[in-house]
Amino acid sequence: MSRAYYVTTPIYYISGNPHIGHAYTTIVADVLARTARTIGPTFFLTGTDEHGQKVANAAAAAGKTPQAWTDELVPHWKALFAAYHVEYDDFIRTTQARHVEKVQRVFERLRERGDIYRGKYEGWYCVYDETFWLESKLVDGRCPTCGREVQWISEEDWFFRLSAYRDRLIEHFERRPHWVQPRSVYNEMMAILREGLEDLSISRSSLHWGVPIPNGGVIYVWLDALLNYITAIGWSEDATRFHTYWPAQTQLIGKEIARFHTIVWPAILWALGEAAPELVFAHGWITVDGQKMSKSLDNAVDPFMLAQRFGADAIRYFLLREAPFGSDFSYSEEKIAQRRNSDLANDLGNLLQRTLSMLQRYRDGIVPPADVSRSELGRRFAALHVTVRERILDLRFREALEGIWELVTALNRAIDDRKPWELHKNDRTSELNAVLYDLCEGLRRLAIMLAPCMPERMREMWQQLGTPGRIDEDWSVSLRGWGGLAPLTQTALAAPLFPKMDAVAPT
RNA sequence: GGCUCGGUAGCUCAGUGGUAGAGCAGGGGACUCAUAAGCCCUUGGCCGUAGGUUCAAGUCCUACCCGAGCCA
Repeated sequence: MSRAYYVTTPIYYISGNPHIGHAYTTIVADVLARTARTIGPTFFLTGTDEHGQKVANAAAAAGKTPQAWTDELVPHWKALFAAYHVEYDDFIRTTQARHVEKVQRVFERLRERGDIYRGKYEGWYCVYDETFWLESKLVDGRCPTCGREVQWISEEDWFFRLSAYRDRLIEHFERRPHWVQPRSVYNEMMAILREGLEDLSISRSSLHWGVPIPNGGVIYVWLDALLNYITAIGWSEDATRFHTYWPAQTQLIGKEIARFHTIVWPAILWALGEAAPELVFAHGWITVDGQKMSKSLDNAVDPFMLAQRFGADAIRYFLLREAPFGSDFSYSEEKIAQRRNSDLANDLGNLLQRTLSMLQRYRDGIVPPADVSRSELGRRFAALHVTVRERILDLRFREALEGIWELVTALNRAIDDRKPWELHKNDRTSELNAVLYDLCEGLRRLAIMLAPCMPERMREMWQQLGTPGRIDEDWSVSLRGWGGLAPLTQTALAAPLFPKMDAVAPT
């Protein structure tokens, strides 16, 4: 079996409700996966991170066992992804047996190889961030990142010889300057490597909610969590399957977890004799009107409400079109409404509407035959999908959509230039057929190319166009040459794809 | 304290040492198939500030200001 495209999101730490940032990462992964599936075998993994003291504490506060607590929360996350039309291939939970037993196996392998050793850990620990801190890092005796109280921990733990991998990591970074993106994150990780690495405590002897270690204690939640990327695809169990997918093509993360994913993670993989992922991409944060979302500010937006109000596909489009991938992005409902109206309602939705309306009026809604070899639009746009696909898989979503919009604009312009209403009035049949065909073929291609981004709305568009076959089949078949749309296809004009919305007042 | 990234049109952002760009918003026009949509034309810039290198700097160098972040 040939190598497949493997894309992952972080597994989401179950504490509290999901917000739009979680949806963002997962939507991006979904777009990559849907695009990759038009080429070949693809695997898209997401899931939840369910161990750790924070979860144990939250469960205790609710008077429940941790397992019962997480069992209740997981459906919220699945519902969020469903609401945004995300189609993952697998959803892993770190409490599942398939994960737990392999994490234990990892621990055994590391011990056999001498990559871990027993040592004493003394220091401060932030339960909220599940992170160890040096005394010097604390701010007024509190966690420097979340400002919460830290606990003094003194216990016998297992340590991973992370420091032993420093030279190899530096070499890896130098040889593959694009493996961590964006550049700013790469630079910061390099700075950490140059300063030197300390060994990493990978167990917690005083905690019970986690993957158990034979002689007591549990695996540190971060090691446990990272391993999901390989436990889900059959590491140590099905070598053929595992090597079909690993190393992953693209691992999406938020920038706050870059150190674990680009320094600790490759070292662990090497210790296991496996390869580092091809690309780790750290995207920025979604902020609300420039402010980071947080509970204390009470500005966390309910992502379910957003999907309901603007449409999940419009939110997907908005995020991909407007957010610079890799930088923070300040979003507002005003911007969403504006983008939805101008691009989706005015440009695209109206294009479908006016085309099908003329086709209905002049040709009973039936796609006429035409000589596609003479199509100006065909010459210009028949190979657009090649560029689009390249840009998407290169995570340049904005550029991909801008490229697609050149076709949208060209089709709208073609109507104004060629004036079908005049052609009809003057009985210029072949010219009228030619322009109507061009428009329908152009729309068909738009539906296909935009389907990874807006799967639900494009399926609706596909139906209105009356095209048989699958919208998501191999692009090299469905988009080969201008003229894939069969003449005599019966179209069905229906309600507007993206009804125009009232403007949202600036906040 | 050290380091990284960013600062370009009202907004969101491209920009490879060689004439400052796109989309949206704003202004004007012609049209009627359409969701008052689309199409054409157009206003709008101390490229954060000050120096430097260069025939030539948004781009390279130095310092500083502002914003975000990483590390100690």
